[in-house]
Amino acid sequence: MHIGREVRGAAGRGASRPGSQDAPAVLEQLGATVHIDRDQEIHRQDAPADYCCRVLSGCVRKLELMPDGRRYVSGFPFAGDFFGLHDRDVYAFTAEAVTDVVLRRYPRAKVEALAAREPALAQWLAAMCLYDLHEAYQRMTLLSRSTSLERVAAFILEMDRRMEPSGRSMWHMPMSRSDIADNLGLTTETVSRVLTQLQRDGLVEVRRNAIELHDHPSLRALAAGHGSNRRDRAEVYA
Amino acid sequence: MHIGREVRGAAGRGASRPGSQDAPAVLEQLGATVHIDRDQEIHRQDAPADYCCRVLSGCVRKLELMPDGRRYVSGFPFAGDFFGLHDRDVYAFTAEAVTDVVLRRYPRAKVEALAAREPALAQWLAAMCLYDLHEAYQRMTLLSRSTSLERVAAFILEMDRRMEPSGRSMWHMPMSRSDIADNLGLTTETVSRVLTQLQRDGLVEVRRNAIELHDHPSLRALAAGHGSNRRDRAEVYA
DNA sequence: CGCAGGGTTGATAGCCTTCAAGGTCTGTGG
DNA sequence: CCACAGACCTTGAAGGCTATCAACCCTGCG
Repeated sequence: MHIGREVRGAAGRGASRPGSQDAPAVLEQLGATVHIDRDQEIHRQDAPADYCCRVLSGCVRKLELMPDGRRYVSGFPFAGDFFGLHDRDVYAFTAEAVTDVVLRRYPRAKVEALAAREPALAQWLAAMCLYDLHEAYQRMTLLSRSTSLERVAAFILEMDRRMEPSGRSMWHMPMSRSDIADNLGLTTETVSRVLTQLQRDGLVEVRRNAIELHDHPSLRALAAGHGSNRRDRAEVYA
Repeated sequence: MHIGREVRGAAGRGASRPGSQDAPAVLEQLGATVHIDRDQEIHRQDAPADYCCRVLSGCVRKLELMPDGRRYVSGFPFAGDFFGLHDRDVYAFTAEAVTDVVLRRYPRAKVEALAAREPALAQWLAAMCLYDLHEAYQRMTLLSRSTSLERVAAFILEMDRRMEPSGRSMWHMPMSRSDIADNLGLTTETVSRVLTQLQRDGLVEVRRNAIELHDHPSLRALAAGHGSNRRDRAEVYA
């Protein structure tokens, strides 16, 4: 299934430009447009998985909770991104609006029924799924074997890729430090320290809710796992 | 897509009994049976992704390498498990035989072409993909937020579920400590220490390449994230 | 102006890694 | 059959990266 690339837009792996990846027309027939206010829940983990969704504008966070409150944020769907496909009858994760969000909501049962008759839709859904799977594998490697510096660098680059459509070098970062931390398996304090460090080293310029990249090559080297010997890492805590 | 459960066998989420989840007949037409010796490579990360595979017997490890040698093992396909579906033209991971392996190999291009014409096959593939995705999300939560004790307990329970078909309480664990460590984002030493600890506490009995579960409830509590306050964890290193 | 929530910075602690050594099992060859 | 080599596993000691605890700052808003 190499359809992922074409479906997700021309820029390759991370692209998710609004409009560049419309759902198939047959799917659109089933959709309803919904507005969600900032910080409101879209659906809850373990509730009946009645809908899947596509983001039209805004930013969503997908999160899983452990019984004692530990949190993991498995992703931030932006405009154009699809989420809510499951192999069970309940949602595997909670979805919440990070910003005010407009999304297109599709009844799952109808989508499945339609996909059984429409190969084009089935392929589109498979492409979405394979794309998510690929991202998941990358994230697992990052979570299991990367340092805080590498994680934050990878996060910044991923966001930068997805923000490209805006064309702005400094872009708005809607999620909080704690959302970022829960996405990277770190704490807010560590994320904050690493961002400060990256700024001190001239790789980025950080504002409360915005960031500008000044040194893509160094960031890429960090994210790829080069250039992160112990000396580098120690400096974060100097 | 709630087809995952039915396809993967009656025992629910982790079941992967040989024979209980045969591929659709249309897919089987494309298959060729291949034997791989222990520790041999099946396919390499970044090589052209020409085949996808289903394991008939034995155990495979899927692994990703970072440039400096850090390793992540993203899973252990057993008999009945399918792997090698990708959204790109190159393999995202290397696959190696943990034991002697017999597998059924399907040319990817032909599988894709066939899936476009055969909704049943497309659905089966989608179910595989969604199942993997669900496992991936669970693993990400584990990798980002669990202690070593919780990780090892979760690993043991997962293996136990997948070994159930054998009906034996003590079962063979084909992969090395280092494979386990690389799957859980730990080191071999930590895995070893935790296994010793679990044995001291009477939850399991550990042998070099086998394990027996003595206290499922406690293991489940650990894996779920209960009962792992700091005092418990500290004992591992006492 | 004051308050509340999020962000930053500092000090300390701890879980796991790293480095190191010893133990055990398996397979192979005499 | 037994001995040996090598890999794998276990155990110990010390160190480091990140978490935790705590205080302060900043910003937006009523």
